[in-house]
Amino acid sequence: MTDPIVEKPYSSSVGDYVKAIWDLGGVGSASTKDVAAKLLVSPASVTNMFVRLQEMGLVKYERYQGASLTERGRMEALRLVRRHRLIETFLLEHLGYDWQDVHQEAERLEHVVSDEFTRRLDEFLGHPEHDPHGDPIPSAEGTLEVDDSFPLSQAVAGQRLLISKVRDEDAAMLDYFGDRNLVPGRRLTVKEVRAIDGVVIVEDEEAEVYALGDPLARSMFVLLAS
Amino acid sequence: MTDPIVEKPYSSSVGDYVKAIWDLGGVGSASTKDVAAKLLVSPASVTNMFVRLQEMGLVKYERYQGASLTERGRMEALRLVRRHRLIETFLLEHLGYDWQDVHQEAERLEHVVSDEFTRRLDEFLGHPEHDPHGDPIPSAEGTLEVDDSFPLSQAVAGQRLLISKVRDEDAAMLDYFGDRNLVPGRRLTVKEVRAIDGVVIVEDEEAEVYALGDPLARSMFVLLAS
DNA sequence: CCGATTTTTTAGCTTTGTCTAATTTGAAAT
DNA sequence: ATTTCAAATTAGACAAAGCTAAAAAATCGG
Repeated sequence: MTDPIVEKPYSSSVGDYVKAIWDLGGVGSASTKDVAAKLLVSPASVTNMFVRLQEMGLVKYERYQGASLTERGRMEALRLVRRHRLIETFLLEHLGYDWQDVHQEAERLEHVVSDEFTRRLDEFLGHPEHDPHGDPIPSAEGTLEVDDSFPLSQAVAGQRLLISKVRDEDAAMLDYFGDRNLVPGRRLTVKEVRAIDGVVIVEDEEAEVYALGDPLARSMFVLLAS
Repeated sequence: MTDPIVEKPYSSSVGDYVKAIWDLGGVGSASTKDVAAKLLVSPASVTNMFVRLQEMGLVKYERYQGASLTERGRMEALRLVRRHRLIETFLLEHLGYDWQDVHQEAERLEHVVSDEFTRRLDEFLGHPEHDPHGDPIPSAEGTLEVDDSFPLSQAVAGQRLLISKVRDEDAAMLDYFGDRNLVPGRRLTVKEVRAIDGVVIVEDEEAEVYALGDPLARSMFVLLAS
């Protein structure tokens, strides 16, 4: 009888790196610098962790070439993203959290909840497919809806759009959108995209008009409405 | 303008020690050995941590004399206990967890949830005063209901009792009680307390009779019913 | 193609929290 | 008053994760 091998969970640091690489890398690989900036650690720490993540089989890493997720790494990232988005949904819909506080709390919780907890929370929430920011929630099996939304900053005057999601990292922006009910699911019409300063002028379903500066327009993602 | 001092939260290890000392120590102090046994670490690690906890102002410690909580330590312990019991309540009442799985999950979550989360969860649950095991939930201010319950093993034949709580550490026992609906709030009558083997025979509200061996009788706490 | 700049890595150190092995202390029993 | 034994402490090591400073590699502009 060999020892029962208890699958030791990854530390929250490891999880943070994997998620950052997933976020940045997409298909390709993430650079030391970008990961360092995202996690607010020194580049040296990132190099150090890249080596260890490779030993764990979570990334493929070559000196000076950045790191890209292996299949196992990708699954781990999606597991965390799934937890994160389910937790955010719970905090917003059931605990009455403000948009701005949700991300931070979920960021800590996602590292300690079990798969069992995640499964039950998913059920409690009624198997949502998107979180309140509009981001798709990966399935337990690690599949993720394809997403052909684009930032509002790339829209063209005259287009009719559906808000698909809003970036969830800047609290002030989330607040701005939330206060004006510019949330996923709402429809917009593009009145003007001003090349000179990047301001996008849109009209909502109640004929309310908003002029969104470039930073805001980059934070809102939209789909073409038929 | 001095740096804004961000109150750094205690690590989960520190929290575990403080809670263990609270659990064991009661009023007095907890020994190195007992804390080591409870946390499944070596006695050397405990000595080491006792010194550090003292430097943090959480315990009073003297060589060979064990550690006792300071006022700050006691508050920290109660903060964790409050979180733990609220989380257990949520897991059982809303996520459909089994009695046996609840403790472990809460043990991990209690270290990462914020005060904000705790406040909102308390509200979501309707400000419960006891968790589903019957243990009182400390207030946000750190006050804890006095408790004059005693283990069923100390009952006397003929007494009419109210189940007050059941120890939440042994999953099999929790299961046994749960399956038979021997849960906090139910009433029992003591038919017999057998000195020879410590078996306690009780009858419940439906006239169902149970013979509980000493280990079970020590795990169930009761109050005298008027 | 070459120097300047940016990015990455290396080297070495720090803190937390753990361990084992060896030693010391306190307490209990003769 | 010793002896003995359990409990506690010390000493020294290790892994995880971070840091700074210095060196090396890659990239970019002319």
